[in-house]
Amino acid sequence: MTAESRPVPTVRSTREVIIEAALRGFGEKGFAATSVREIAAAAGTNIASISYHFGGKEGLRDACAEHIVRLMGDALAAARPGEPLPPDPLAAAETLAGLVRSLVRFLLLEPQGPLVAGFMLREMAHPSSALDTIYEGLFDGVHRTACAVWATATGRPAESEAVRLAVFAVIGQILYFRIAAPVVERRMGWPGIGPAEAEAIAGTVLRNLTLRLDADRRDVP
Amino acid sequence: MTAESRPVPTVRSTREVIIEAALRGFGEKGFAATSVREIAAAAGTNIASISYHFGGKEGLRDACAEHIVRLMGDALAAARPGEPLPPDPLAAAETLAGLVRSLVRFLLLEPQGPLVAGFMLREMAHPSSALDTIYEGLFDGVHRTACAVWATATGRPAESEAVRLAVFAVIGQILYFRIAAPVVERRMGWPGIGPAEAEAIAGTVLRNLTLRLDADRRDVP
DNA sequence: CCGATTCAATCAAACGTTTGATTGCATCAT
DNA sequence: ATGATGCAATCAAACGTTTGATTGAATCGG
Repeated sequence: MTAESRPVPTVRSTREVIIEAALRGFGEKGFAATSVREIAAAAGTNIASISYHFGGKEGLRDACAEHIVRLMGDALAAARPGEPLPPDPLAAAETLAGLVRSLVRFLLLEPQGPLVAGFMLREMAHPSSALDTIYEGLFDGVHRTACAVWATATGRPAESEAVRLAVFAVIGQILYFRIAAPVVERRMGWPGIGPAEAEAIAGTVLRNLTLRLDADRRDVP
Repeated sequence: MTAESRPVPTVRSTREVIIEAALRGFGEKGFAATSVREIAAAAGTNIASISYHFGGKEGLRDACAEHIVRLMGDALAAARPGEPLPPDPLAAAETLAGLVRSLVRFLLLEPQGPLVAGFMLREMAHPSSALDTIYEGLFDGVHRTACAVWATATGRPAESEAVRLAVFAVIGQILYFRIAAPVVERRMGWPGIGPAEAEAIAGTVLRNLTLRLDADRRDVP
């Protein structure tokens, strides 16, 4: 037996395992509907571990928020524009399209996508301190960047009301397709959301985006 | 296993008061986070009334779903096209715009809007029998009608994948603006969502809709 | 050995539901 | 008319269960 070195990635700390189990519970069923006993059992540890590591159930929720910021930040990192921002409208439009594609891929195809979306939407509907973490650590930055790129793509002021709302509308479409997946699948006759279905959804969102960018660029500001 | 019968329509029945109190709780904080004691207290009645009238907490959730179907059905009734459907692309586009305006008004301006949106989104994220009620009693019909009108507006087949997804995308934008209101308000610097803010949101959604309809009509099918 | 973790056991509080009694009306037979 | 009967509705109280949190001992790794 060749002695392989300790598979570090496989050895996850109890902390990590608990966070992942918690995100699964919170994302699928919600914070109140998921008990610490469930989480501890799913993580293969004792319920006291949660108080020990996170100070309580609420602390665990905050840790989940930080975990989400890390997860989604990584998922979007490749698609986020570096400095300087894309110089011309065409490059800017393509950058935005890349962001949309990354977001669709993460939310609709990654196994953690629905959990992250569920957690975030529930936080938005009933904010706690975890929402601040997500907003300040992720959402605000992504939205501001997208607005700046949108400005290059259309020639409109990045922080204008119309641009900020237009970016929200794009994000909203994607998040909605994930959250409302049960209804979408039912109406579409889909057995679930796989690569083909995600492609179709991305197609609709991207078409809406492209049409809006072109029109905003053409019309008089 | 009891209480499928209707206990007589009085002027201000306890039943009604309980349903409204429950929708407030479920819509704001979620099903699990809202106790029957809270609901009973808010409705000014005894906790046993809930088991008596609805057979339990889950029965009350189903009753809330029926209530929502009624509420939203009424809100959309005026904007839904009669028979025959609008004959030409322009009239059809205007019908869709009217539906969007009605939905925005209801979800963003009516006091029950956020509650209904919260309830529906939570059901979509974690379906129960209440989702079936909403889907079959409201969503399916509205979506099919919108697809048919979209077909007239663009000349594309009503039940094609692209049309169905496009209609979902429009609905998604509106629902998202309501659900994510705390985040939207924060980023927009809004103190809340009143008529002026709703108008701005409707403007963005309607612009996306109009651009998509025009393009779909012009492009080769 | 010792600090860092994990554990079984336990706690008070809150949970949804059930119970038995009571009320206010109708609908009776007389 | 009247007292008796049935029924829908509401109530306070208690049910057994589950909740999040805490304790002190056991275990582990360096």
